Amino acid sequence: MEAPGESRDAAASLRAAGAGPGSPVAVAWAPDGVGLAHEGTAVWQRGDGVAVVRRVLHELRPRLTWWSAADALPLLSGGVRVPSSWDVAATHRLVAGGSAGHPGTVWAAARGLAAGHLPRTGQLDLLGGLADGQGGHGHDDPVDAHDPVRPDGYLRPDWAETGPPDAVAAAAWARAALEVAAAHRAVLAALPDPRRDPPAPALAELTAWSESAAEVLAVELGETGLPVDRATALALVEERAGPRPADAAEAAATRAARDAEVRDLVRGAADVDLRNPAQVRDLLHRAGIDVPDTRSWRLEPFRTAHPVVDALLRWRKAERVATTYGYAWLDRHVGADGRLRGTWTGCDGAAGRMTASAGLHNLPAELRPAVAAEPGHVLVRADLGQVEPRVLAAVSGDQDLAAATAGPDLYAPVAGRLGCDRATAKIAVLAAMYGQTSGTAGEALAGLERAYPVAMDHLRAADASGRAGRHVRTYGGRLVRMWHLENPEPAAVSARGRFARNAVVQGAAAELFKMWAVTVRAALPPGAQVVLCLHDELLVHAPAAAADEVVALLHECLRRTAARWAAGSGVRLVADVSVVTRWSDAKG
DNA sequence: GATTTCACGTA
DNA sequence: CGTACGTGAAATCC
Repeated sequence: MEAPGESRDAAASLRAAGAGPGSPVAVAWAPDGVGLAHEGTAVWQRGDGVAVVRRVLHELRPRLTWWSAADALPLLSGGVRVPSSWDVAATHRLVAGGSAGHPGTVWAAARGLAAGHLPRTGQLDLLGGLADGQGGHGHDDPVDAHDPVRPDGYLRPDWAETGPPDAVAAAAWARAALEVAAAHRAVLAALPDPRRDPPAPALAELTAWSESAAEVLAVELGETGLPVDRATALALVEERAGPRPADAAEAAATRAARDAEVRDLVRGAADVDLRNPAQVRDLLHRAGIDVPDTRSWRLEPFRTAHPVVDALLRWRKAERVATTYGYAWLDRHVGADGRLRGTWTGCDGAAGRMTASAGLHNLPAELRPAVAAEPGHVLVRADLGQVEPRVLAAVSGDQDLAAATAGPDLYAPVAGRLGCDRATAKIAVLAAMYGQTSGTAGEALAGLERAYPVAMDHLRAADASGRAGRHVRTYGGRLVRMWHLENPEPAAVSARGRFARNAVVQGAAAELFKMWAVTVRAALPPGAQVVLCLHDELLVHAPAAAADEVVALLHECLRRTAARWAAGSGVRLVADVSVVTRWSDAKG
């Protein structure tokens, strides 16, 4: 491997090395410049790294590779249109499962090195030497100050922690990312394509591209934020939690008044701490209500038994807003520009859904009127209709279930086939996908087995795999790991079965959704941005004049995504799209 | 001070 | 009709 070379024109150097349209070029940033790599060639250039990459993109039209989508941030901030990219961390999560993404972990996994021996920062001197020239403590292997790999094969932890120290190191760092990407491609290429009629590229590779783009979208969502009408938000909070307290004493008084509405309904309950479940249970007991715990679904049937139950449940709702979604929450997460910002991940540790902090994914419906388009703009809200049963039809290859996706409502034809009503059919399908433990879907469930044996076998196979502790792979190739059970009690074994059964459906649905979302993102007109991803729902903030265009785009992007993702399955995927001013205006 | 339990919001 | 996630408060464990 050649040492990285300095370049005055990185684009020309990369072109000389064979880079061109669509070819992989890795990027790594350093404080003093940028490193770039194509195949075995690594170059570095000092100065404005963003300008260098902008020029490389313009002249070569390559596909970028990076250790993680955090490397997209300088480009996004610099207003550079980020093209399709390959995210080494995201692809690691796809091929290996889990939520890891640190370069050291990813490198070790790709090289087959034991994760238990991963070096940490500060240990480098024990294993061969330091970059600053302090000795090797008797070891024979000299450590190249610009080699990202240590003599023992692991990646140097100091660079992984803080990034390469300079542009020379960044070039080698970029080349190392390319090496991992090549290893991942080989793993993905060996996975079978589950589609009946697979067009190129193979589904697992397509998924890797999509997941990579989803990571960029996650970074972008964290920057963009969700538009919030602060006045409405404050009004909604005030209705539920009272006026904003001026000081701690006032806050305590408001709280005490709220507590009193519940305590006053039961004799001798003046000192009960309503935030303490054990004390609440005692209070209910004094009111003649005996419950094993105080969860709201358990208390619901007792709403009419004693007024304290209704008061308590209403208190809980108000308390939720006051503590979790109150003034402190608005102060912490809504910026001066009226954008609610949280931290996004492109995939969680389990089946691969996106996650978001700052309450973005669990905002109570009653606060949704506060999510509003800015002046001159609209919110285009779109969600995938009945996505999980449609996904089940696609991933299992069940032609009869696929036939049921032809219309807008999948459950009607299923009910016809089963000879039951629609509501029963819906419960049966959901019970099959999620592995019911209670309730009475019995007869309809047996009907499903007869009518759609291919889909039901697919679910049963996943369930059996989970019970046995064998990992499963989703349709797009994501490894979903099963955990070891010290003492495999039946309850734990069947919980693992339900987890696996759910993961193959939920995980595939997440892959489909992300592919749709990133296709939409790449096609949006100027001024329009994706502002929220919610598992099967997309929210786009767009100039009012572009509303119709965005609506058409959401449908068209789903058509294009389905043509690749569900090629040959005969499954129809549908989106419900509406143009609104406030999120709450859309039907849910 | 860190971890666990309970509770509850979203899909 | 089950899974997943993030959150806050109180209890629990050092």
